[in-house]
Amino acid sequence: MAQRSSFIGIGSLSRTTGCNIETIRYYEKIGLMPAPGRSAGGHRAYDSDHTKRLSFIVRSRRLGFTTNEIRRLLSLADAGPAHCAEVQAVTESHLAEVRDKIADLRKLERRLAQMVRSCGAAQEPGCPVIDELFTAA
Amino acid sequence: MAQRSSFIGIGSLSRTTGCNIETIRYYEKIGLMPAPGRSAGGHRAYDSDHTKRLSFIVRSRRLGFTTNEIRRLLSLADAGPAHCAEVQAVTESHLAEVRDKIADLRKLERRLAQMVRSCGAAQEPGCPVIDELFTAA
DNA sequence: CTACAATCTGTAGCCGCTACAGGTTCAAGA
DNA sequence: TCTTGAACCTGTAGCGGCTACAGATTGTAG
Repeated sequence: MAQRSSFIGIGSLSRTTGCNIETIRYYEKIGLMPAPGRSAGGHRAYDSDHTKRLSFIVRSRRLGFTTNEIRRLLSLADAGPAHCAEVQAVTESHLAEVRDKIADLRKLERRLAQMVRSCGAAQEPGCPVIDELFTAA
Repeated sequence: MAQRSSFIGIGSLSRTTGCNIETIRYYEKIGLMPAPGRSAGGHRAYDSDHTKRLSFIVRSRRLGFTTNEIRRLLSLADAGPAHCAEVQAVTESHLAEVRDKIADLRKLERRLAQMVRSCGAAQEPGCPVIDELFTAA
């Protein structure tokens, strides 16, 4: 016979996935997680599919996918293995965004490092950082 | 004598600083910009000090400073040139944050690039990206 | 049966804006 | 002087991705 009860509460799910409770409920509210069954008293009762899905979501978030991208990935996953190319496309476009962000941040890094250096080299009246922010482009 | 009217409206200020109107009002609300004088009918009237200050804010935002950091920078600037060391500290700490963010994103980049590559090399049943998201850490 | 942990719903807040709606004022041309 | 239309006003709500309550109810071990 099937195990007596393979259902777990939200606290358990939170512990096994590393996703906190409020966030789990939030994912349900925005439709990323399916609404689970309920106990007699109304507590959420999750099964192993929920655990699997939430782990997927958590890992995807750690990779920086937005909830919409995850929605798309999940629907492709649900649709079967025939959609690998589309999954690849989503992943590549996310990778491109990450690379853009890195490029932007590197520009900032260079400019900030330059400003800090100008501070060290300052001897004259004003603060070179403040001056630059007030006047430069 | 002083110029007849060196005051400008919010639209003008928006154009000269590249900061949009709603954002200017928002900066006023959160106390980043001082409340300007008003025309008889209640329209905001800015002078060159406002322009200077808003330009400072805009440039700082482009460098990724948070509004709180900018608040700090502005108060140091207002306090005179004696606080250069503190300005440098704020800038360095922001630079450190930027570098952390870059490091995080580079990790993501590597992992995503690896996933995309695994896609190209796949021949077997499942989608390697989906599989990894479902099972790996 | 009691006590206390776990969970429930709902709402508000974070950041940095942006986007309205529905009103008033300003400035240039006729 | 009057009229139009652009500019401006206040106030509120929304974005994403959560987090943090308050105040009530349920589940469970001793």
